[in-house]
Amino acid sequence: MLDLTSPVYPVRIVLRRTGLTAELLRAWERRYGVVAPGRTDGGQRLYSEADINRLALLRRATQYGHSIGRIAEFSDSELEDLLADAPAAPSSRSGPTPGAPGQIATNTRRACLEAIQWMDGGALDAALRRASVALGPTQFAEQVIAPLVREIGELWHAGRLRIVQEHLATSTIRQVLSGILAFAPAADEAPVFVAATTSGQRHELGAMMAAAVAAAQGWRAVYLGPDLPGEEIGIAAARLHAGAIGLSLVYPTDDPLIDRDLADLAEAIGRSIPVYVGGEGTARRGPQLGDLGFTVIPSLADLSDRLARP
Amino acid sequence: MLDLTSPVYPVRIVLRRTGLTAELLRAWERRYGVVAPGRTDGGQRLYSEADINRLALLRRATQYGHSIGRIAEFSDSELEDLLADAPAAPSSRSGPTPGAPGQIATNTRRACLEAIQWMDGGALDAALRRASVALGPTQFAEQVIAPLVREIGELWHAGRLRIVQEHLATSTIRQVLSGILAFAPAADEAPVFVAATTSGQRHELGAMMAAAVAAAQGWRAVYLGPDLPGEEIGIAAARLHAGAIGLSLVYPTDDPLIDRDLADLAEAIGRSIPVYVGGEGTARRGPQLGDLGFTVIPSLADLSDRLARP
DNA sequence: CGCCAATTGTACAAGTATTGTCAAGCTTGT
DNA sequence: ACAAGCTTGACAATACTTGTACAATTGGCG
Repeated sequence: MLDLTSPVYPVRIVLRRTGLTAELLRAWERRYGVVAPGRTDGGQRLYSEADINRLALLRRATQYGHSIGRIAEFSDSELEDLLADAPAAPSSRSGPTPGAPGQIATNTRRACLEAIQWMDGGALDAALRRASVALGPTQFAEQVIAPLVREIGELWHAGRLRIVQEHLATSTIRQVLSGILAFAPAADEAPVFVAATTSGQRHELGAMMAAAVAAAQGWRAVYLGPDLPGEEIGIAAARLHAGAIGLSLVYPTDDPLIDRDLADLAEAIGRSIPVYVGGEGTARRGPQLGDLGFTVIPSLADLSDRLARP
Repeated sequence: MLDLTSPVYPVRIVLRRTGLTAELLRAWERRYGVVAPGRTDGGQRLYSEADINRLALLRRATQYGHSIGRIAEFSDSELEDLLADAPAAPSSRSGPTPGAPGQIATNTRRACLEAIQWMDGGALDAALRRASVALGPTQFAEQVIAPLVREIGELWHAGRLRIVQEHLATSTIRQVLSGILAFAPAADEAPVFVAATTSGQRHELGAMMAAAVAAAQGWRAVYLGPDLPGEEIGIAAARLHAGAIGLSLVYPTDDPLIDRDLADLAEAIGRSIPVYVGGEGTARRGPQLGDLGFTVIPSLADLSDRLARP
């Protein structure tokens, strides 16, 4: 039985699941000792599940704007607190991944924000579609959509965006994600990934991104929609013989409906189907979700990686 | 443990979240001591959640017209009081025509209802797309989507459809309509058609159909999204130099917000832009809408016809 | 009304701190 | 053998800091 602290993952897995580069990961270890991986006899690093989780948290925090030097020594729960107030995702100075993709993502986000200012839905749509083709669904979701959604939220909170602008942006992003889902091949024998949002959760972009990532990994992604009771999600998953379920928790984070729904869902499927939960709303719910047998997804790259495995 | 007063945020995050510039923030600190951030070992500023909150309040207050020198020493609650006075930041029944098209529409609807029963999002999507190509956007919206939405509503009220099924259907239909909008040519010189839904109106399919119909007539259709205040719609229409506005009223039909929003919109645009209103919610509002200078659209075909004229 | 002075947002320069990335040379795993 | 990994020691790009300056408003005040 492998527990969360057994060192079993080689670097390349860590890189895929966290989105870090090899150089940066080693620099972090060397300079700040963010994790202390085990070693093979030959001296190569071996990471544990807990290490990966911590690194993903750190990366999200740095991409949000925290400086690595400051937060390197924070405990996992402190990092979660840090991310609980602050949404998930990049908007940092040098792009997430080096070179071209990061550049494309950064430029796209800038172009998108400009289009939103001008309420130019067409330009926004075009910019997003271009980027989605250039980057592929997973990178597109993680490096463009997620950060963009966060930036929009911040501008909106700062009072620098009108209601229409926010709505137009949301609608257009939803359109583009729909397009990606519709465009996905979907072989008949492919396992089914069911994505949805629980009661009261009206932010659907997270669930749609999860569906897009699943589709990119060859799953038949079915996006059920937002604001669904847990039991209903369970029924649909059972009827569709789903191989996995993706949920997104964003806001409100303290709604008691959430607990109810999660419990209902757990009961309806009885641990027979893996459930992945992502979004800012997961920050303070780690233990509860673990008890239900659900898996918390710290980043879309992590989800992508988990869905890629047999 | 992280609380509201632990200094953890570097400046860049503060700037993003407050909308201040670095120079201005430092000037405020230097000149008025609005906040007293902590420092890293290297001397860089570190702000707390409470600091950010206070700065955001100050910035909003200054934008509202208060001078920073006067309010710099106000407590947070005094600032909130100050801002309390300030304004807050921010279908159809025309049956299918006989003949081939009607046949296609009927068959499509039957296939769709079956796919919905089986929660087969893929089949539903495929059937709708096929029909949309075969019939063209206008006929598709009028003969397939509109009646289908009505039938779904009826089944749902009769308790013969699960919540998931209804949601899946709605999401999928929305996807297909998005696809049509995205696919539309949209010449740059084409007049702009703005579609939206007023406050409290969460059924967006009507507005999306209107946008699709407009796109089919060569307009540049911009779908703003659901649940928007009338004033915001007016602002967007003005900014986009819209040639026409389409609204959809479905449910709830007696919400007083509707009257308010319609009046706001009318005032914002001052009869300079024709406004078309459709949906079941228009049934009891004919006179009111007429007074405002709005046009009631009894069917999508009617809208299509009106948009074709000029 | 007209003028002076205070207020306030912005800009630039020069130096420090932080941090992502690279290169060279060597080792490990398959 | 060859791709992937390791370590050490840089380097360069940003980000941030302090201090000073400047132009545009604003607010008295005669």
